[in-house]
Amino acid sequence: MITENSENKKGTAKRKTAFSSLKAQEKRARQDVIVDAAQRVFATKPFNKVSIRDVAREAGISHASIYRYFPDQQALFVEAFLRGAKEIVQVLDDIVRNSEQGDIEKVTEEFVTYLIENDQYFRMMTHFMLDGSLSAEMVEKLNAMERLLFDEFDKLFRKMTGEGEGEVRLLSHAFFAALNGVLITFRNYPGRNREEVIRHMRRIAGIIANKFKA
Amino acid sequence: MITENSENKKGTAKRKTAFSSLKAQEKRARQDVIVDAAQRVFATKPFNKVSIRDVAREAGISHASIYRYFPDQQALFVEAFLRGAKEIVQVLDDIVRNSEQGDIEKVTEEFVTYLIENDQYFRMMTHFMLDGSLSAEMVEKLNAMERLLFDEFDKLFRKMTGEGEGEVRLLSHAFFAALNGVLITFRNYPGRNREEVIRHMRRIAGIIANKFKA
DNA sequence: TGTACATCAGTGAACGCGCGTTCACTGATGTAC
DNA sequence: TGTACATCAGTGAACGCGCGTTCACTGATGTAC
Repeated sequence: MITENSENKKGTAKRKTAFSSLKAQEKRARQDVIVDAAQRVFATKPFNKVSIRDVAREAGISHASIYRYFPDQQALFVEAFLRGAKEIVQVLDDIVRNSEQGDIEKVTEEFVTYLIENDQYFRMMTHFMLDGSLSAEMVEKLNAMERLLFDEFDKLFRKMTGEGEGEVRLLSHAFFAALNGVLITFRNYPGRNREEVIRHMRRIAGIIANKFKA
Repeated sequence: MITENSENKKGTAKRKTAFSSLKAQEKRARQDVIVDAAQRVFATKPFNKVSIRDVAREAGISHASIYRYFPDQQALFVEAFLRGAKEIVQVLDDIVRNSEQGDIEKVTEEFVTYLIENDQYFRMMTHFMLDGSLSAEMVEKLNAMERLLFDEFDKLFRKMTGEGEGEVRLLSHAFFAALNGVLITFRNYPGRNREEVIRHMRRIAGIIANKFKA
């Protein structure tokens, strides 16, 4: 609904502004629909095999329509990645904040479970980590997200040890990298069904968490 | 050179056999040249962006010629991967065999250094680990190689602890996965040159190795 | 020895495909008067 | 109120590209006689 401004002198112009702002809002809402569709597609196939046509099909629109909302493919994919990244950081932040002091094994289990169950975010992250042909801008965005993740692990390790910051940072690097490795290494574990793979990943991650307790 | 068999009765036929065997040898040698070229290309760009035409250009032949030696692209790529995998396992075996008893930090440093300096092998491995659309046959080949790598880490941990096999195997899983994660996570570390990235990876891997000493 | 033939590595051109992106058009909605 | 016009989301068709793969041909080498 259009809410009119009572102080309005140039009524038409003001209404126009409210109107355009509503239209801009609708546009953003439609962008969201497209990014949502993209996330769903990313959950089903490797990042580099997802096409504009795939996303359009999932969103139920023509592939040409995507270009009404995003200038090119990279802009859409970066948007999807950033949204996923924000969610990962937010989830980890909640987990760490709610954790018992120093219960790294609990934090690890919850974080690993989240990344397994929200596979598309992890796929995106590893895709960007491995892609050597990223623009400097993308590398910086990726790194900014990593720094936020490291910050969360810093919080956890400080809760645990109270050690100096430098040492904690390196621990965060090592621990996050190790968890990453578990999720990548056992992803295609053959001869095991999904539940068994998940159980194995959790178990191995738990072993690593235990090592980092000392 | 053709070495004639003195017991030869049907001289022509025998010579023919020697001749075909030489030709088969040449064919294999040419296959090797192509796989070598492929390895070099894999060292320069992500696995999934390498084309038959890239390999042909690197080998100095027409892209159509590849098909005289390999039935299709997958056969060539799998061949390249298996060769790289064998080399990784062999190198790790040498390192573990020559290591002081239980010097996990030394083993880690040498192994990580090798994987950084022979980047293409690591790229191939992670590509196959992340690719969800592998044939069952390829998944099994990948897993067979992983098992050989785990075997090497088993040897190392047994040297260190003398513990029972089950426990050692899980340690191998955890440790290998963690090293993998380090190599992936810091690959595109921004604002740092190659030497700094390598130093950082070695340092983080060292921290993890240290955690696994206890 | 020379000559006709077989083999086969190597190739440039072409095929069919899926991709990212652009274009010209339609049709719905709102505006001006 | 009706009518001419503007805006713009949405679209199917098309473009140009690189890809894996195939095809028809060439030319070098060896064989048969």
